[in-house]
This record gives sequence, C-alpha cells and structure tokens, in this order.
Amino acid sequence: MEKLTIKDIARLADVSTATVSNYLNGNYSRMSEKTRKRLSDMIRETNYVPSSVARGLATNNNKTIGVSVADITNPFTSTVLSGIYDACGKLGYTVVFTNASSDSQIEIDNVNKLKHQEVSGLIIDPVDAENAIFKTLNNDSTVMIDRQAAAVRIDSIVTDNFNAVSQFIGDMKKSGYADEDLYFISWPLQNVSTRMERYRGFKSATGITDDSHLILVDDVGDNEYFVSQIKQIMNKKRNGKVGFFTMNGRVLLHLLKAMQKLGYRYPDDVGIGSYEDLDWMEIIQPGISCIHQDSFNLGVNAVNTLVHKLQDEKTKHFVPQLIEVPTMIKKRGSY
Amino acid sequence: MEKLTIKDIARLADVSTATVSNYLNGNYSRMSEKTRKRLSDMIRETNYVPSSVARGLATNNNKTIGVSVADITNPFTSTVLSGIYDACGKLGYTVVFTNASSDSQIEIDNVNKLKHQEVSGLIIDPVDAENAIFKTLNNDSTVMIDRQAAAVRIDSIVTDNFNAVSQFIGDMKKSGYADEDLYFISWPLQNVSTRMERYRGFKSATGITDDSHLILVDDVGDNEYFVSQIKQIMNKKRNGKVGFFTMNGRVLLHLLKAMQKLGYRYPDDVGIGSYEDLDWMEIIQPGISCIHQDSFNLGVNAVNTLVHKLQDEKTKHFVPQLIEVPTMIKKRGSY
DNA sequence: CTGTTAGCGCATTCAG
DNA sequence: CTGAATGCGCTAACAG
Repeated sequence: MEKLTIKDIARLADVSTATVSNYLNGNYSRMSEKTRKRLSDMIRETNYVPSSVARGLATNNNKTIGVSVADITNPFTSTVLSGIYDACGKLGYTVVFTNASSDSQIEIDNVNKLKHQEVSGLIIDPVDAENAIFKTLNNDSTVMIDRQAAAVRIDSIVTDNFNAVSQFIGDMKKSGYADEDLYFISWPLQNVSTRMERYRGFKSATGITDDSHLILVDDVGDNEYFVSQIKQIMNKKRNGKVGFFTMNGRVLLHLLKAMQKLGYRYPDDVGIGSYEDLDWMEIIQPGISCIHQDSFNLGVNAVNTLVHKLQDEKTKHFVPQLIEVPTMIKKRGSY
Repeated sequence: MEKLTIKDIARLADVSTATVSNYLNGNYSRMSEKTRKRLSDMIRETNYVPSSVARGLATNNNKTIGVSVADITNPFTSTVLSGIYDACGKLGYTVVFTNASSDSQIEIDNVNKLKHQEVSGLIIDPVDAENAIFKTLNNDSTVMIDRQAAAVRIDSIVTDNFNAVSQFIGDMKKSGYADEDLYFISWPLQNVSTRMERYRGFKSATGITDDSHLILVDDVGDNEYFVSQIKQIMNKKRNGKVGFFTMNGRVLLHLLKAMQKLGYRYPDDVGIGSYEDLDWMEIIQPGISCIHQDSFNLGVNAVNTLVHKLQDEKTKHFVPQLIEVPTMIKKRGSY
C-alpha cells in the first residue's frame, strides 16, 4: 500500500520521469507508440495516481476552486452547492468548502483563507455583497452568486428577482387584489440585494411608492409586534381581500404562524404568495403559490463561467457582468 | 500583489529560510529573541502567509480533511456539514467537499478522488454503508457518520435511532394508542441502517414481530398504492385511533399529502409522529410531534474524533467504535 | 522522439 | 543559535 511516485513508474517502465509526465499530460506526440502503450499498462497495473499537491506546486494551478457560502443550512444554498460540485466534477476541479454561517466577519476570514489556499478560482455566495474584502478580489478568477453589490465589480449570477416578483404580483392583481390591499413581508432589507430587488418588483407592480406596505419580521423571538401589525391590516376591513407576499420561505413560515395565531385562513380570509419554492409548500393545504428558482443550475452556471475565465489565458481583465437567470411561477391554491 | 515566499521574508529579515521555517512552526527556542521579534514584525508587515501546498508536499500532511456526503440537499446533511466546517476551522483544517447525490457509484468515485487527493483524513456520510469501497479505508484516518455498516470496521457516529423511536412509540402508547393501531411508514428499508434501526425501535415498542405494520413509500411518482394502503388502514374502523410514525420528514410529507387527499385530519382522525425535526413541522397546525437530532453536533463530533486519531501518532490501529448520540423528543399536537 | 536538469515553496537534517 | 544542502513529486525548458 506504499505510495507510488512518478519516479517509481518511470523506473518500472524504464523511461525518464519526464516521459511519464508527458504521458500524464497527454503529450503523446513526444514519445513512441511503444512506450506510450507500456506506460498505459504500467499505470493501470499499479493503479498509480499522480499527486495533485506536487502538481499544484509545480504548475501553480491546483485545479481547485474555493467556495464561500453565506449559510449552508439554507436549502437554497445547499442546492446551489450541489450544482457547483456537480459541475466542478465534470471539469476535473476539486472544491474546498467554506461556510460563513451568515456572519460577515467569518466571511472575511473564509475569503482570506481561500485566497491563501492557492485555489485557482473563487465562487462566493456572499453574506454581505458590499463587504470590503471583496474589493481585494480579482474578477478574472472569481464569480459571485445570488446577492450582488450595488456596483458590480465581479461577475455576478443572480436570479431575476425584480421581474419575477413584479410579474407574480401582477398575476395577483389580475386575480382581483387591489394595489392597496397588497403587502410585502420581509426580513429587514439591510441593503441585501435580493430583498431590495424583490421589494422593488413589488413596488413597481403595485405602484406603491412609500414603505407603508412593507412589513418586517425578524427570524428570532416571538415577533409580537409583527403579529400585531398583521392583525391591524386584517382588521382594516376594506372591500377587497388582503394579499401578502413573503420574501422567502422562512418569512412565509412566520406569516403562517401569525395567521394561525390570529385565526385567519387562506385563501378564504387572505391571499398568500411567496418567493422560494420549498417541498412543504406543495404539501400543506392549500399549496402555496410561489416563485421557483433553479438553484442547482445557478451553481452549475457559476462554475462554468468561472472556469471559462480561468482557462481563457489571453483575454484577461474581463469586464464585470451581471447575469440574471429566469425563475418560474408555480400557481397553487394560496391566493 | 506579488506572492511572497519564505525566501523573500528570509532575505528581508536577513536570516536563512530555515530560521523562518522554524519561526513559522513555533520552534522559538531555535533562535534569538531578537530575530524572533524581527520575523514577527516582518511577517505582519508583509502580510506573508506560507503556502499550504508547498508545506503539504514537504510534510505529506496538508491538514485538510475530505468529506463525502450522501446528499447535500438533505437538511440533515447540510447541518452536519455546517458542524464539520465549524469544527475544522477551529482546528486549522481545510475541508474539501464531495457530494454523492444519493448515488452509490458517485460515492465510489468521490472516495477514490479523496483518497488520491492526499487528504489527512476522511469523514463519510455514506449512501450505502456496505459499499465495498469502504473496505479500502483505514480506521486510523476516517470516520463514518449517520449510517453504519452491519459490521462496524470504521468508527461510526450515529444518532440513537433504536432507543429514540422505541421511546417515542412508548409515549404514544401511553397516550392511548394500541399496538395494533400503530404503523411505521418508511422508504424501502434497503438495508439502510437508520431506517432499519428506527423500524426495529418501532417493533420493539409495539411488540409487533411481522411486517404487517410496515408501510412503504417512494419519494417519486404519485404513490397511488401508498394512498390506497393508508385508506384501507383508516377504513378498518377499530375502537382505537390509528397512529402513524414516519421515518423522516419527507416521508411525513407524503403521509400528510395522502391524509389530505383522503380528507382525514390529525390529531382528530389520526395521530402522527415523525423522526426528524424540520422548521415547518413547528408551524403547520397542529405542530408535528417528532424526534429531534442535533445534527450540527454530530458533525463537530465527527471532526473531533477524527482529528484526535490523526494527531495521536503512536496509538495507531484504533479499534472501531460505534458512538451513539442522544436525541430529543419534541411533543407538539399531532397525536 | 527521449532524457537531463532545474526549479515550485517549504521542512528538515546536519554542520558550523 | 544559524545557515547551507537536500528532498517532497511533479512540470518545463532544454539538450541530445
């Protein structure tokens, strides 16, 4: 079970290490048909696999890409990571994984580690897209996903938040909801692009310009204030039916909890829609109408555009692009 | 923005690379107080970070641990990974990530890759704990989690499936459910240890020895047969109320879907319990009584026992152990 | 076509 | 206490 080195198989095949190296790298033109066959056999017999770290040292390119995710616990994120791994595998890249647990400080540490880890490229799903650490990154070897900075200086692949919500709300309106009865529920916007874009889509579709229809929740605590706000809205007793749109699945959970506490039921007493499509949204009754995003492909997309940049030696200094991937509206019974 | 090497800072500090190396590795006794301080300053000023790949080559220990998970998309798994990353960070280890997408063949590829990646150790969350590939692994540098092989040859950290279910079912019985009215719903057991152990717990608590109370579902398709089975059971009209225990959250989803389709409601028409505690189980009404496992700590635990083995140079040839971590029962309103 | 020879960045003797 | 030399496994000129 000893580790074989390039020397061993060179000796066994009675050639130089250089020839072996050439074989390993597909430079078959630099050897006779005969030795090529001999090496092929030798390597298969001995089950030899070249050391990637030695190769990394020599070439200064270890074919690994570093990934920093905001929160691996988020179902969206884990699906993205799944896509990243899949695409990396197909391209022969290894992925070293890093998780910020939604903490900007940890995110800084992670990016620093990754930078010094001598990875070939970086994929970043940022906690805070405006984090100063990202200014130290080079667009030639990194791509960002999901959340974007106000000034895009790194290629960013994001879902089409604005249009998706705008269209979804448009559908609700067609179903009879009036602008003034529609509300957008979200975690504090905090300059997070996904939240802001979705909210922007809401405002655009409803024509509401102030923030009177923006309701905030926290993901911790009892959220009594939130419940009271919902109650107040429901009590207003307008002609039309109230419609709530939640910024993501967890926010929806809070809304459902509140509705339950207040004794309201959808879609009879109120209409509901949400960003994000989680498995339980299809099961609970009635199903939640929502916006589905193809997170797996977002991950695949990210590594493809990254590796493309990595391998295009000449064309350096790419100009940062914002790539928006489409979403899909799932109409179920919640409004 | 050039890359600094050990040579550079050796030159800058006017010492040899060996001294720098000693400093880097904490061998302060091998240099004067003076040069130590100088190096300390130099390194801080230049922001120098030693190359981990070069170090890996030289020491044959790159302080990275390879992780193979069965399915990163599973909320249980992503939480475990979160714990793994956290613990690795604290110990200065890098994690290279691998995902089998529930495919045994991919799992083989992943483990092979990892083995040749020259990682210091391996953590494996297996798709198939009996996969022959695992026989090529050494217990001195790997630990398995979640699922265990029939014959444990690698340290395995698993949740206490048997006792948890046994106790949970015991609680249901105390609430008035009769043995013959209790059913265990699961994906096909397929020799998967977690499923088998949970089922064993069910059988132990109910005293049912045959498989007449084992109901299987698939995670794909309409599961019409499953629905018809549920219907049949509900139609039996015994004195007591029927109680279903589902093997995990997704199976529960199928059960809820079926109940919905058939027009039954819990806890009035039927009692429900489940393994796994997902966020929506607390929200839907009534909440689902379930068995909660501390997946994050399972990951942490795995890293700690692995690194312990890796660093204990002398005591090799550890005897494989099965470590069971406790669970917690969450009583809500579903039965 | 094939072999020799330097490094890649660092750690580790072994002398001084 | 310090430094020169050697090697980790592999690649990349450069010679032959």
